[in-house]
Amino acid sequence: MNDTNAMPAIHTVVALFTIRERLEFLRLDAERGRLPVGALLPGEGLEACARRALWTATGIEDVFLEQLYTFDGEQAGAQAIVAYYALAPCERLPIRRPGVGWADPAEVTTLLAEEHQIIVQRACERLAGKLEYAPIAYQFLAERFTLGELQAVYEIIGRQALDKRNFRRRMHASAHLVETRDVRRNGPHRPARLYRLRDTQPAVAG
Amino acid sequence: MNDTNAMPAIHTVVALFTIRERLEFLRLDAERGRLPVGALLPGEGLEACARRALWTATGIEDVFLEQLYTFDGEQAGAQAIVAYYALAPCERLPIRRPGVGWADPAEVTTLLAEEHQIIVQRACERLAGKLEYAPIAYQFLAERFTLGELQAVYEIIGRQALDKRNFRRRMHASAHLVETRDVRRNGPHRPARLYRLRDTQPAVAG
DNA sequence: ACAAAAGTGTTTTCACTACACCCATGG
DNA sequence: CCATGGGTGTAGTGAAAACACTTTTGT
Repeated sequence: MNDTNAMPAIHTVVALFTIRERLEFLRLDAERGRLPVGALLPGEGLEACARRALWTATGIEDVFLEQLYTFDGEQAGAQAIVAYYALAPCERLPIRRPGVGWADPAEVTTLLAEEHQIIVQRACERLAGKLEYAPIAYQFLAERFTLGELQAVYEIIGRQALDKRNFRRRMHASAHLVETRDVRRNGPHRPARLYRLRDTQPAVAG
Repeated sequence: MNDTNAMPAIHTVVALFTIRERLEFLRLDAERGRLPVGALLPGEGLEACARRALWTATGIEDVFLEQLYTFDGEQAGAQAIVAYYALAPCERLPIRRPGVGWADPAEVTTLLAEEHQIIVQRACERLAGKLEYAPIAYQFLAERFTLGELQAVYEIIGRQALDKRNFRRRMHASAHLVETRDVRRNGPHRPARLYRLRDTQPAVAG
């Protein structure tokens, strides 16, 4: 795995995000802190490589995954680094491995190797931008969710508080929501109606 | 340049667009029709490789260039294909080479090898999308231009006619325009005021 | 009873649309 | 003088913003 013949490989890197109170990304403790990386195998697709990288590091499967950007690979000893971002609700992420944990994107400069900082930053920007026109917020929620939960996702990714009534009007108008018959009782307050995402294809890569 | 050791290389592909009456892309006659392709050299950056590919095929330099998407490279005999799109005003493109010409994006299916069709299509979509929030239209114009020319670019990329007065209001409000003192006399009608792009960085990759 | 989140309408504001005429020039 | 594209303002409409109270529950 070194100087056989110039730089041999393409790497994929994955920034996995979830929301637990705040937006967090998955970080490996190694060195200064790193994102999961995979080396492309012969015959392997890029996205498959990214999923494998994530699975190898964490055991996580079946997350929403989208290409972010492709970087020069010099400093990492590769020809190119294809970066992805992944989204998943925190309940689906049973991370109980040493050296794997969550971190705050605002602290990438102290928590992450330099080459990987830009990936987390750009992913956050992309997320905030896409929030407006693509149904990515639902990727952070379970199959059924309340409007309060959905609003929290929008507020956290968009980094600003939203008006509850305007938000609900907007969501109902968006035609992504399907109301279910059930409610969730969750504490000392009125139960919340549960919704699910209308089952058209949730997003298109690109 | 063949089977020494599995698939050795990363390729870059460039779809160069310009506007001459219509939106057109640069096409090489070879085979069914191809886009300029470059193989990444050791130590070379991806964007540099894309620029070199374009330069080698056409002699064109110094165009606006932005990454589009990275594809699996199997069918092209590469590990990955990093696609770029480039924009330039047609005056700056002195193409007088055999086997190099312009083509209509609407006819990619007949004019272009299958692997390259998707690149032109996605680039067109990205262009139409970015038009709304990024100052890419100016990349098709000379340094100084008229509002009529600018509107034509918007109409061609956005594929719809626009109201002249609303368009001008919108552009003036956008703060990208700087009015110059000069006008252009161009035919049997009133001369048109010339504008230039306000000199902040024109766009950010991503 | 009270604390805590769920749920609900109306008014205002602002950006976008539609729309028609005069201006300056070259031939 | 006429054909051609350059240039201008106003009224209407629809989407988003601002804003406060009642409902239902667990403790």
